[in-house]
Amino acid sequence: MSERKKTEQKIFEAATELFLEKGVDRTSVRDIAAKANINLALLNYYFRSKENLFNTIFAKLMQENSKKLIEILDSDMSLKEKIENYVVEYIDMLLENPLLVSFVMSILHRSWDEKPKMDGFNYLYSTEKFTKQLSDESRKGNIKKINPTHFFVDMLSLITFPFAIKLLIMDKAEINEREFRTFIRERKKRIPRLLINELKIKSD
Amino acid sequence: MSERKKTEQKIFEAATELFLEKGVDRTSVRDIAAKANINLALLNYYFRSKENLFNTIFAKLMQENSKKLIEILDSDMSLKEKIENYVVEYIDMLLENPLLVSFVMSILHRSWDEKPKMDGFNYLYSTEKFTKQLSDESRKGNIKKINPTHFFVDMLSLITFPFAIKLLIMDKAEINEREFRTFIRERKKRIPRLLINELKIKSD
DNA sequence: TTCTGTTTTAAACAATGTTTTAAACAATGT
DNA sequence: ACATTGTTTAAAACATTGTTTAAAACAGAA
Repeated sequence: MSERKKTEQKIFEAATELFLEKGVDRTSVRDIAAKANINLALLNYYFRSKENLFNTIFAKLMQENSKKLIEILDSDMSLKEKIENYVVEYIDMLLENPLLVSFVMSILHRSWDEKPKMDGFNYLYSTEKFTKQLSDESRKGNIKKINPTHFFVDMLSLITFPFAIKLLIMDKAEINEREFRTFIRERKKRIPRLLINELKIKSD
Repeated sequence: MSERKKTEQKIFEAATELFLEKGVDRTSVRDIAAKANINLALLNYYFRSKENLFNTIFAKLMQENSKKLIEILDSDMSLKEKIENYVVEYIDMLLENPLLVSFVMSILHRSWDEKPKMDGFNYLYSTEKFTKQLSDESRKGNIKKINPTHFFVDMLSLITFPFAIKLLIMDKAEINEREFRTFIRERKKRIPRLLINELKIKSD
């Protein structure tokens, strides 16, 4: 069963772990081969190059992890419900994959120009439907006049950034891994409250 | 005058630019030498190694850019004033040095273990005085009971994260460099309002 | 000038990273 | 059994990296 895992998969998994942990640039193909327990040349046999392997992994990671998030944004919930669900779902996803934020941001900084690769980022942002919903509610006067871009950037910042500075937080607040996870979980309630507060206050 | 800039400085400046732009790992010592228009060996003559050059640059960058911020946090202003000033000052600083966020975060992800180097990060976080002020005002009942860590993380997230995803924002919101800067400037008022709102609401 | 220490250069070095080649192997269908 | 397929191995070729060396050019002081 799991004894004889297909080599392609072994490479894929080993590379994913290493890329997330050490970053793409600090991971060598020899590292990957060693971790996957395969011959170096197999990497080129299955994936043409390190770069190509990385592209495959990146696309997969983005798609897998953002599926639920997109669904929420495109669902028929109310604005309030959407925000609450989105925050919780996003945080849960990152709690399972805490290195994702640093990884994505390093890629973002690294290779924006390469357009094809960047499709993966689509998953990370708002959807048309959600943006429209924001504008609509705003126009109807249910909530204060709001700039959807600002709002979504706020939300994204509050959710994801703490993962990027995890080590800094742990160091300064003098908390350990377990306490950090608690700290993050507290944000599931905090962030929606903050955001919805901002929406409620009419007039500017 | 500026014609014959000392080589040490030329190396320093070229390296700083490249490190910020391409990241430390993707910058080779030969790149630096080329950009600085100096011979390769001079790099090792003046700075002992690439690693050492990087440490020097990192320390300098942190110190320079966080001076004003620390001063604000440690001043005698009211909480509200501090928040307003801090946000504006931080954003102005990052507008002048937009690559700093990605840079710092990559370092944070890259080499946390190396304690000595990490002193630079002290500048990036809250100070004791500010944290105490938050707790005090909170205890006096002037503001709602607040968790200083959450509050500071919120503030940091809202200020800095947009710079890290600048390219994503520009792409999705279909704005150019100039409009991005405007977008960021709008946040100078938005972020303090959001934060102070959160403080005002008594009870939990 | 000659001497001294500093600055600059070009080349070499060692280590590591990536890709390619060609041969060995295993499983399968004919 | 043979030939064909896809897979794996070992070795080497190739490229790039950070670092070091050895010697020349230079500047200022004696």
